[in-house]
Amino acid sequence: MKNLSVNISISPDLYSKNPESSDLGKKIVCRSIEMITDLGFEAFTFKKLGVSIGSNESSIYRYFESKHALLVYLINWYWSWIEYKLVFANNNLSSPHDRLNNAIHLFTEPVEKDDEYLFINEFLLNKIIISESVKAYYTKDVDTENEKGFYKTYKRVVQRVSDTILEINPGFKFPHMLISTVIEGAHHQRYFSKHLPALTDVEEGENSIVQFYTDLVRKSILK
Amino acid sequence: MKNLSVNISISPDLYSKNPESSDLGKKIVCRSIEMITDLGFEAFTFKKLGVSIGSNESSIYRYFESKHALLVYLINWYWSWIEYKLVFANNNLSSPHDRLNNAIHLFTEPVEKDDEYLFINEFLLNKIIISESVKAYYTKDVDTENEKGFYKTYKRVVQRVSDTILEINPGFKFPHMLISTVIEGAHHQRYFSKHLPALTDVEEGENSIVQFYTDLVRKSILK
DNA sequence: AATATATAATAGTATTACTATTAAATAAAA
DNA sequence: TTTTATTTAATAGTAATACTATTATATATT
Repeated sequence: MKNLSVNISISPDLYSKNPESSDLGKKIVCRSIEMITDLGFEAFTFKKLGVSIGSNESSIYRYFESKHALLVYLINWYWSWIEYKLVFANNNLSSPHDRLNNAIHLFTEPVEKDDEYLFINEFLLNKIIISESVKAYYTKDVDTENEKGFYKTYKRVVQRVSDTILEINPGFKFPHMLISTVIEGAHHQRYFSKHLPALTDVEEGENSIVQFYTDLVRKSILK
Repeated sequence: MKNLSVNISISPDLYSKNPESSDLGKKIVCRSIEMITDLGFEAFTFKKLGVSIGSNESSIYRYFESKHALLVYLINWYWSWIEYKLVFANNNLSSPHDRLNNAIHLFTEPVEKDDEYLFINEFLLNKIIISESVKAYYTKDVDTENEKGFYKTYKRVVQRVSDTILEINPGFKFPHMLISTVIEGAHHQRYFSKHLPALTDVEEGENSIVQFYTDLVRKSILK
């Protein structure tokens, strides 16, 4: 399962120059993932990234117009990857219960280290999604950016799973709300378990987050 | 119900000089709430605040060591206020179901404009909680700040309601997780309904957020 | 070989968050 | 009242940040 990057295609609206089109571009994406996990998004700068990859700050601006744009790119890459895994896992599954279950697991389970893609470390990327992704859409520019399609991959994933919920219970009134609650909630709980344990009930190594949200969804959509 | 500020007391760890101790301090808090709602937390600066209240940037640093510290102060004020309302509403209510229901309403209902406190606009403060509060604890310094008690008011409110859940179902394993999911979730859904409607099912003016989370909690804690 | 184009580096700018130092106002003590 | 102490505020900075205009270099095309 190596170099399947052909499956992940990112809309040209999300970069100035396609980072997959050059070695430098790939280095930018690859190293930025490592640096954002290490430093946090606030302390991460294009200057530091440039030094680290032996390139210049301004060269990075050829690929992304701002560090915010780079974060948005990473988030869309992540959701494309999740969508791919979701479609793959649910291929030929007729039972909507099974398909929903796969989705919940994908949203709530920790991401394992692997080398599916050459220049993207999904394990670290998942950490970024957990700790930094809210910063991408809690901005004053959210409306214009939403119009430009900055959040469409995430929205598409939510839509897919909402459809599955409606297959199970066509009368359920809040499928999108339930799914976005689960996704955002699972990220929060992972973060809380590490940094603000008083806000959660997770013990190290347990899979209570998966258990909690699986249960929550099952009970919520009961007719 | 005017000037009950005697009920809201903020830990001295959360400011350098108590803003309630002087006119300038009150102006700082009052105006910062207005400016953060208008500009967003990123574009808000002490410089701009200074100009707006006819004072100097450096004078504001006497009260708060950074704009981050000011945000943390506001968040703690908000949760003290919520806690006060919670205790007040649940006074002499013996039924844990009723008490839980009051809490869920307090967490999910929109905050109305009123003049309960002289220099704090709770309506705007609630907007800040919805749009900016995640920025306070998604920081690299979260662990040291947590030790300093920066998030204790929020944690105390979650603890209170978790206790109520355990009164209803002592075997329920995830009370903190459920409550923090509801609180964070409700904030997300309010924000989504305005800016990213594809992630929710809320129609303008409806109270579906209250309905959704009330239902969610009820079904979740069933024995 | 000449021209065009893609790519990267230099050297900047305005702004930001924050601070060290000085000045002025106020209160307390002699 | 005068002196001393203390609280409060303003001046004038700093280092760092996010970003850009311009120039240089490499590569490809004619």
